[in-house]
Amino acid sequence: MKIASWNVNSLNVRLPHLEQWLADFAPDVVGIQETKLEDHKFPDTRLLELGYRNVFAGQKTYNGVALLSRHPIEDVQIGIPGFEDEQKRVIAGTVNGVRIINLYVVNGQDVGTDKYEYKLRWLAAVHDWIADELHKHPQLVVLGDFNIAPDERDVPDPMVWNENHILTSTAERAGLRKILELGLHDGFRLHNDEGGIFSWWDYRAAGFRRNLGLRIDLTLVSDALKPRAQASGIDREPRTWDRPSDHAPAWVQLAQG
DNA sequence: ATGGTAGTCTCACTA
Repeated sequence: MKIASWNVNSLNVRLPHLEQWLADFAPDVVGIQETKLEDHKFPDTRLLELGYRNVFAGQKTYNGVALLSRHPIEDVQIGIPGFEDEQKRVIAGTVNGVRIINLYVVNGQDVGTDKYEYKLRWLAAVHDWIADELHKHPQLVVLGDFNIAPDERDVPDPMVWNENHILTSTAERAGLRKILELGLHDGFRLHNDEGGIFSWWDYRAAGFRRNLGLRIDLTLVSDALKPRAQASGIDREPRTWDRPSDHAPAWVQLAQG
């Protein structure tokens, strides 16, 4: 089962790319972030025509998440239970017995801002919820745009992307580490050791051409699923297309359970 | 330290 995460940065603009990529890559499940679409504008019938069941939680202009699947999606959850949040950043469902949590983690703007404080509170809340989910569903994948680069291999220059910088700060990485310590593994790092493999490149300053990016889109697999994780990677191809998203899809493949 | 680009019921905000 191929499971992927892709921040499309407006599904309205990127639907042709998504359609092309679904045809090329044939994922079983995709977690989408930054749809930027209200629910009544979500292209649900078009995606069904392409063979993808879908569930979604959106809003105007910002945020918005969805799950697409070739197989039935059960027990759908929108948002973090008990955490009041107007921003649509979380959707979860169960596919073929695997619980899949799709996250659009808060960006945080800059260290020390209100948005940064919101990011840290949000990470603490999602941590506590994932702990509960892991007890109910040992076979768990947590994927999404984490807006955190796990370590120095995941940035072009650790002197710039340091412990005081947004997306790499000590508190953000500690928040991610606490989530991993619940019993999750960075799927990409199960099969790839090298640095300089990124999933996001800033539109500005020719980031993609110069490979000045970050690896912030992650697919985490639980202890119970780790033996089934047989391959993983980042598909740079859609980032080369005309008018691309600034993110590329990150994926992990599970052997039949 | 700044600025660069892209998306959105924009002339500002988020990323």
